Formats: sequence, structure tokens, C-alpha cells
Amino acid sequence: MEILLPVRDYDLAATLDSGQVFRWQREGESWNGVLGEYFLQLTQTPAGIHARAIAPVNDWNFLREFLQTETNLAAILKTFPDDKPMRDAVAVCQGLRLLRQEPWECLASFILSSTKQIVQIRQIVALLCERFGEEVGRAVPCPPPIANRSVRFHHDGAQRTARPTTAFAFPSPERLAACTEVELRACKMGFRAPSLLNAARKIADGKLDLEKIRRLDYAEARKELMTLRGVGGKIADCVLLFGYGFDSAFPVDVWIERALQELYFPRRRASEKRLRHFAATHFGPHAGYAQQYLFHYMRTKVKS
DNA sequence: GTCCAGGACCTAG
DNA sequence: CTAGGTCATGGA
Repeated sequence: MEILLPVRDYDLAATLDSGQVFRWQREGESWNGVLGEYFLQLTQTPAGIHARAIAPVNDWNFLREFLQTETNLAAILKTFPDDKPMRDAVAVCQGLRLLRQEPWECLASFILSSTKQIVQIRQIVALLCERFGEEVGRAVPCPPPIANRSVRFHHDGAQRTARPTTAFAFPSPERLAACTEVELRACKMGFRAPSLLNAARKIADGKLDLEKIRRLDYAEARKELMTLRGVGGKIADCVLLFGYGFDSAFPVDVWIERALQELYFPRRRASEKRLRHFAATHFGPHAGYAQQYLFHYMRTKVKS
């Protein structure tokens, strides 16, 4: 099963590798990942994004939704403030997009993200899916064929030839609610385990309705998410932005705090309150989008 | 060995 | 409101 989603101004690699999602892996020129129960391989071509699935797909709208291929990026970029930091960020991150994730996976992933490097978040999430997720595929959907199931990483980060032959869906709230804290801690998530377990139980029990949050306004939705243990303002904003598309959500992590401080308040040190107010008023109706550009801009600056 | 990571939370001033 | 400690774990 294949499809071509025609789209331009789309940097698939930057988008999948910008800390929004944690389960997509580069495989040569392609990216492998799981959406819902579909094991997919995405490839960027001049005509757009080519997708391949091993299982039959009769409606590809879930993928258009995830990739947000219908979004008019140029129109969003026009709303960004016309200052040097944003101009530089936009120039460096051309084609960077915001994805639209399934809220539960997004929430769970970001509960696991606190004071963790992105590589480690990936590792934790991978373990979680491998141990508690439903199997959704036994082979990479396209060449090269894979024979070895285990995943081995060297300390230098390079991946050995061994790659997973089995792909797993993200475990449901019900499945994780049935886990013990010890089982979760065994996925190397440390003190985040009780928070994840608590969230899974609340959702599985219907005490928190992630679909209901979709219909709230930003402030109410944020407050609702923050009733969860281990979910403060930053993680709530990530879920609201990446999972629900609240473009006014502006997650302030250490990178963004550093970016705002260095790029907009280089002389005097601004308080956290001051930075949050600045973020809420300076970046326009798509502030969250601007935030992702700043985030990726800062991260690529350090990497290279 | 030291520092820090897409934080949250609690306490003390 | 701000500053500092604590929570696990592992990469750099």
C-alpha cells in the first residue's frame, strides 16, 4: 500500500527529528515509524512525501492529519515577528513543520521527557512500546529486508547493522494502567514512572477524557492537563501544541529559555515570569510554531 | 568524575 | 515571587 502526498515547503527529516516525536528512525533515505496500528515508511521526494505501509490502508487521512500536509506554512511564517532571531531561525529551519500527534502518545512521551535528553527519551519510549505495545509489523515494509530483531547501540550513537524486525504500537492507557511501577521503572524512566502510571490509570478509568480537552479553550485545557502529577506548564504546552494544535501554546524548556534570554534579552537577565509574558505577547497567533523554529534553530546550532 | 538533560514539586526565605 | 534541593538515569 502506497500513496504520494503532494506537498512543498516540507522538510520531513527536520520535522521528524526536532523533538516532537520520539519513535521515527532514519533508514537510509526513508523514515520508519508507527502511527496507530500502521507501520509506515516515509520518503521525501521532489513531488511530496511518499508513504508505504505493510498493512492495507483504505483511508490515508490519518497520515495527512499527522503530517499536517494541508497546512499553509507560508501563511504561518508571515505571522512571525519580523526580528533578527526569527528571520535567522526561519532561514535555518526551512520546511520545518508542526506535527499533529495522537494525544495519549504525546502526553505519555512528554511525561517521560522531563530532564532527559532526546536520545534518552527515544530509548525509554522504545522500551515501553517493545514491552507493552501491540505488535503491528514483523518486517520493514521496504528494502532492505531485516533479519535481526535486536537493537544495539554503541556508545558513539551509531547503530549497528542489527535493526528491529518487529514494530509495536504505542501501548494504550489501559495496558499501562495494568503495569506495576516496577515494570515501568525497568524501562529506565526512573522517577517518572509513578507519574506515567497515574496518568494511564486516570485516563483508563475515564477520570480524564483526552477527547474532551479538544473542545476546551487553551487556558482550560492547560489547567485540565496540569491536574496530572508530573505535568506542569511546559509538558502541558507540549501536549496542547503537538497533540491538539493549540498554536498559542508555547513550551518553555531550558533550550527556549536560553534562546529567549540570549536572543531577546542579551544584556539583562530576565525572570522566568518576564520571559513567559514576552513569549505570550511577542510571537503572534502561531507562537507555538515560532517556538518550534527557535527550538530547532538552537539545537542545530549546537550540533553543527 | 562532573555536568546536564524539551521539569515538576516542595520548602524556605 | 524567587532560590534551592530532590527525584533516576545516562550521554557528553
